[in-house]
Amino acid sequence: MTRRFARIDAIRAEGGEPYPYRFDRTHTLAEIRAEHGDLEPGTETGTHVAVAGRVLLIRDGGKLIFATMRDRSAEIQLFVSKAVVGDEPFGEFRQLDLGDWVGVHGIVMTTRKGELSIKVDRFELLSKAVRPLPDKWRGLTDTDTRFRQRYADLIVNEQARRAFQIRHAMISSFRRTLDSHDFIEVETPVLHMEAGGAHARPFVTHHNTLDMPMVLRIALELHLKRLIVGGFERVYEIGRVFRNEGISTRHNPEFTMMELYWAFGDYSEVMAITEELLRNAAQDATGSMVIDVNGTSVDLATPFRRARMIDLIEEQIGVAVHPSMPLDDARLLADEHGVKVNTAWGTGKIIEELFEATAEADLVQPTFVTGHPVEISPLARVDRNDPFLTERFELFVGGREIANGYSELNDPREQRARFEDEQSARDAGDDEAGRVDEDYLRALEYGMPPTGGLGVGMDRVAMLLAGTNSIKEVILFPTLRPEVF
RNA sequence: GGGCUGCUAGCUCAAUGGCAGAGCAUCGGACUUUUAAUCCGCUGGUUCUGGGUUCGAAUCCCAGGCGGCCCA
Repeated sequence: MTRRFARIDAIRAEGGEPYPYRFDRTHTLAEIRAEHGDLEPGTETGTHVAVAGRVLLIRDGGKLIFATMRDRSAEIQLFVSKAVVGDEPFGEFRQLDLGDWVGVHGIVMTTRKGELSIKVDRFELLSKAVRPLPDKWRGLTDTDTRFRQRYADLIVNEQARRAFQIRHAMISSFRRTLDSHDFIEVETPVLHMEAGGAHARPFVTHHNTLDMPMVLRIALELHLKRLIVGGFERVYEIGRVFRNEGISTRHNPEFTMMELYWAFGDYSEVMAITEELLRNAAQDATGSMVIDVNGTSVDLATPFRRARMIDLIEEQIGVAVHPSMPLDDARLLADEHGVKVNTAWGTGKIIEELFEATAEADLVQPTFVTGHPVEISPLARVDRNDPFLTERFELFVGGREIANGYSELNDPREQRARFEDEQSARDAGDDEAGRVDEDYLRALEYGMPPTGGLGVGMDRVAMLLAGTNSIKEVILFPTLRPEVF
């Protein structure tokens, strides 16, 4: 770096500017490729262009230099001839370092070998890179460095750039699909008085002027359903939620949820739109509805399987389970299958744990798991055919939970009773359990129409479409321990 | 939280307990059609940190830091 700083001083001493204010380009590199991609080898066009990008490779041939430049759209080769640019500028080009940003003027041409190039007649340094790039061939593989220095990762790793393009295309696709169904997008508070809508520990913060504790939201649900009460009918939000839990390949403390609420429908409409959202997203982000999940081909165009949680467990363990069964029987089954039971758990919670232990990992092909026990679903409506179950589903793909939805509970008195059960669990020591949200109950008392709701873990979908097993690969700046400098 | 595992030059990686090395990058030189250009030459180290064992530690032991994988 010392040498490069010295180079900056030298440029300034000669009256140059290593960090100029702007550069006006005429084309992106992709535009040049689109317009001239089919030139015969050895062609020189009369097309004069101005392009800008980062220099990634330099092949110095004495009086002729080839350099590879990249902008956000594509890469192109620069053809820099001493005879064309002149002796002094040629010498300056030679002083460029890998990583420098340059703007060049020249004509579009192809070399004898047919490589599309810009024959440079003028160039200017746009920004001097003083820190060397990682290895030009092997790149940057150390995961710690890749996530801490995402900028360097994005410079050298095509796969990293691709993952975030897929993520962008997926989110954009979700918005298009929802727009086509006349949903409106809203933004609700991130700072909450109470953490509700999910079973999780919140981040706690403090508002100075009001001198009171606040929490970061753990879900979007309760505010969006207030809007259904308000008459919005179809509403969604794509937003960051925060859960004060462990960090793993599948969990980041802050992650992105999409939640939608659809009045006059129930969980069947919501399952249908879940399939549609995923199909469109796969098509828009990857160009195909067939995705690869750890070597297994998954065709999202095939209607997703639907199966009740209790039936999936029975398939695995050969014994029928139901939330109405005696608690001791449920505990015995849990013990047989290596599930450690907390004494505060009821049968419903044990069934969920049994499901996770025995059935979840096998759900590689898209599967809507339905009929969650009431105990673990405080905001979902009871199944119209079984009072112990709810009209709820979770979508699993590749053994991972992707989405969660249900027919929304809209009876204010039943909701109050469910909240009170949560509060009891909380008082009994479950610090992930919710509390009674009086304002939400007041909203329900004004009347919420029959409604279906959905929550999608957007990072999980991005992982699926990008073909990665770590959530850090689809979050630009994942949460890490502080670096020691 | 537990088990396993990794941390060596800017990057990617070597090195039976016995002189800390290679490739790329950097630096100097040659080259007007290269494609990770090629060729010649030179630099570059708190081996994550702190202890310990040893005549001698990148290597073995202990503690800590930061990752990864698996499990909870």
